[in-house]
Amino acid sequence: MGAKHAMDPDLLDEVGRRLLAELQEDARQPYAELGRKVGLTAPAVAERLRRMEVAGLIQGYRAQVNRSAMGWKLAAFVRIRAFPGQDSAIERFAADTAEVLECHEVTGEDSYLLKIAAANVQHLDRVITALAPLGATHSVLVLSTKVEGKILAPVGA
Amino acid sequence: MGAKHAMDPDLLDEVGRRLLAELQEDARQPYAELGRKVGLTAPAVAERLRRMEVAGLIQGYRAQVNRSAMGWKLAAFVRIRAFPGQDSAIERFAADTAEVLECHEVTGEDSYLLKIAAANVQHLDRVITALAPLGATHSVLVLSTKVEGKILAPVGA
DNA sequence: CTTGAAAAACGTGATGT
DNA sequence: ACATCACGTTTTTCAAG
Repeated sequence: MGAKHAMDPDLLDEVGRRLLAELQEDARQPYAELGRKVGLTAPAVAERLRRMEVAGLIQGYRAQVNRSAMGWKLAAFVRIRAFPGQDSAIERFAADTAEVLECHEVTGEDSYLLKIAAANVQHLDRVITALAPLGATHSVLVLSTKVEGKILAPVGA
Repeated sequence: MGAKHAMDPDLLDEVGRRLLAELQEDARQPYAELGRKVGLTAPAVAERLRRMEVAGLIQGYRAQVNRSAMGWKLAAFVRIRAFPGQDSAIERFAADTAEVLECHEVTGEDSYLLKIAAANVQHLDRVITALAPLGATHSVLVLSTKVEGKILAPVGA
């Protein structure tokens, strides 16, 4: 429980932080180019990344896909106040439903906050309707996204 | 305006969809292995990916970094009802502040919904306090994240 | 548009500092 | 913990189907 991974602080020195920033911008750069940017050779970069992966600092390398181009034209946030005993049903729904992009348990009057994608308004309505039996929902549609996928810097950098 | 990219529908056939799914799970797989999974040779895979990139379907390849391991122990959602004339100030704040991970313009009484990361409660309080002059805020803390980074399937797949 | 083969570039392991 | 070198693999390019 708690601290799962050995937290080697040396991994987050100046070199480590610049590597993480570079990898968030482009995860497919050759090790040699990463090394050129941070002042290491390619094998040294590879070993640092390997250590960052086992430490759980790097969780994976993912392609970023354009939601709109794939047909998910709408995004929405739904907060839901679970009806008694429906919490686990909501979590299962979130895990099993392709339209649910994120599900967070939150403080306050609502139990969960869900980020949802849909092809159109009818589609979105279907998802929200499916949620209705599980709790009281409040939905807002995303009109435009101003910031998303920002590069994560180490705290206090 | 609107449709920026030539939307070649052939890119989202069965093979294209499986490639996108694979790349979302691991963006650093060799082309040959991707090809083995979808039934293409390595150069054919490379060519399809190149087309998907210029079509804007693939926006980039990003390392997924563990926020908690980097010191961002807390996450929160803040919805804010902008004071008159403060909308652009909020958007600038969101763009320039490292703690703001996402910023969406939304429907309803609130103007924006922000996803925020912080090292601790004091840190979070500083960010929310900085937002206070720009609008009326409602904040909820994330207690646990049940779903995040789900693989995006094509609509109706 | 896809395939197959060649050349160039890359990743990985061993060795030494 | 990093640099250097060597080897196997991968990416890339190009000619051809």
